Amino acid sequence: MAIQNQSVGGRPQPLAKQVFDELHRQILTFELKPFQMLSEATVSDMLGISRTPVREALALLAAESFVDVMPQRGSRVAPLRVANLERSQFMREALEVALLRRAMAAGRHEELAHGLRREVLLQQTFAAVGDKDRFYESDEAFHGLIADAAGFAEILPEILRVKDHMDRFRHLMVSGVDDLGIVIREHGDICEAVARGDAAGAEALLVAHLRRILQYVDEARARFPEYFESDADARKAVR
Amino acid sequence: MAIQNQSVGGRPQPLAKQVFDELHRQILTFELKPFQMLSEATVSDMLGISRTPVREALALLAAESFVDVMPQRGSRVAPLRVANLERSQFMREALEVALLRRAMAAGRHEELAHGLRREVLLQQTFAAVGDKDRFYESDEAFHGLIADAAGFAEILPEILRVKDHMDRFRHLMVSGVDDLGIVIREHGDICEAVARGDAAGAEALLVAHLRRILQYVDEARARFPEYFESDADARKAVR
DNA sequence: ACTTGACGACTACCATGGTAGTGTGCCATC
DNA sequence: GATGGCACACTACCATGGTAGTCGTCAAGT
Repeated sequence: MAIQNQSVGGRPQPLAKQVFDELHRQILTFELKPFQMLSEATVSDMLGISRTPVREALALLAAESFVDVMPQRGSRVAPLRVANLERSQFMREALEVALLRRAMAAGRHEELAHGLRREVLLQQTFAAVGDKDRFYESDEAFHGLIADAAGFAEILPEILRVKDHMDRFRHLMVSGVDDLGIVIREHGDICEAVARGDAAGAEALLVAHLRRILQYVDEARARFPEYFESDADARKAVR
Repeated sequence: MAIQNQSVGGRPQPLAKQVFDELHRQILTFELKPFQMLSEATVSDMLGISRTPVREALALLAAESFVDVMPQRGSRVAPLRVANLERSQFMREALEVALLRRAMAAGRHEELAHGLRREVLLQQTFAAVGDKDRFYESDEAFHGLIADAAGFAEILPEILRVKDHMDRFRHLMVSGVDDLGIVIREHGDICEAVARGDAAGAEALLVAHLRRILQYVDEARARFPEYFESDADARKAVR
């Protein structure tokens, strides 16, 4: 896993942060599967480091509900919880809609539309060559442009944090949720509404765009029931 | 400080959580002042425990921007940052407005208005007898009722978390921000708008209510400049 | 057959020692 | 008197040992 001696900007990253980032990534991509045990000892053995930074990373992951820490019983990758997804979706929608309104009220919609269109063009290219990673980067940039236009770029990290639970869910459904053609069309429609200064229309399109993921919940539960929390699990997880 | 052997529901609380809660409380109430050093060693000595749970608590506080951890240099109570306050305010407003819209769209505004009125009556009583703690409890309940009516009670903890930075700021200005008469009147106005089904009006009143705190930023900076971050501090805090 | 309870193998939790990195003040040098 | 370098104090960071709590197993007892 190569956890040792990673550095950023010449300065070595603390191990705890490296472990957090790596576990976070693996949980979101299902390299670590829901319910998989993550005891301090096993993780620290895997990574070849001591238990202390692992423990710290697990505590931080637990604070974001990606890990369940069960005192004296063990820690595990948190199962998917529909409630988490709905909360994440609601918060993201509320925040992004508020940003869009503010951006439109600021009255620079041509400028915003210009930037958005540029990003959509990039997305078409990335989709054409099948570069999903860059596509998602551009997707985040698309939404980030709205935050910029609203004059609230500082909020972007918070939105990304909120978005994590949705991203994790998205990784389950490699097709469907990720139909790049649909995403591009939705982005394009939002662009047009923004360009013609149609605040209400843009907002409605954005909401529809963000809510689309919820349509896949039932299918995901049917295809991967073992990844979702059951009532029995909920009982066992209480402290 | 009495950190040992606290328990909840018969089960002893982990020390790390006790430390987190206690430091969190003291930071929000300014018992711990901005820029005050909080090295692992000094805190653990104060509390009579070892450094490990203290370290864990500091890491969690740092994740919420209440503590600045400066590698190899020390940790300190984070100064007040206007950017934090504005972000907190923006997020809270976006979330609560979205909840109110949803609640009003659900079409049970009489029921909601009834609950809100009841809470306002309690607030008048608590204000009359000067019980600020219960007043703030009721204030949180007031906003919680809106979340309930929107069918999204699960979001309440997130809102409270977001609210923390505003609460900390509020503790600076014991009068003014906390003019209970004004708060009660604003709550009452919101009630009335909700009662007559005036969604737009209620929303505008709610926004005004939530934004009022921003009016005190300049005054706070003038009265307590030593609590706010200066440019020099920002430079020193980078990692 | 079913319950009970002791034992052992785990666990998270906490204490403590050691290490490398950073800032500060003293002191020699200019 | 100003300045550069060096030792020291202090820090966050990590490793490791010990402890109490929880679960599963299996034998003894009913």
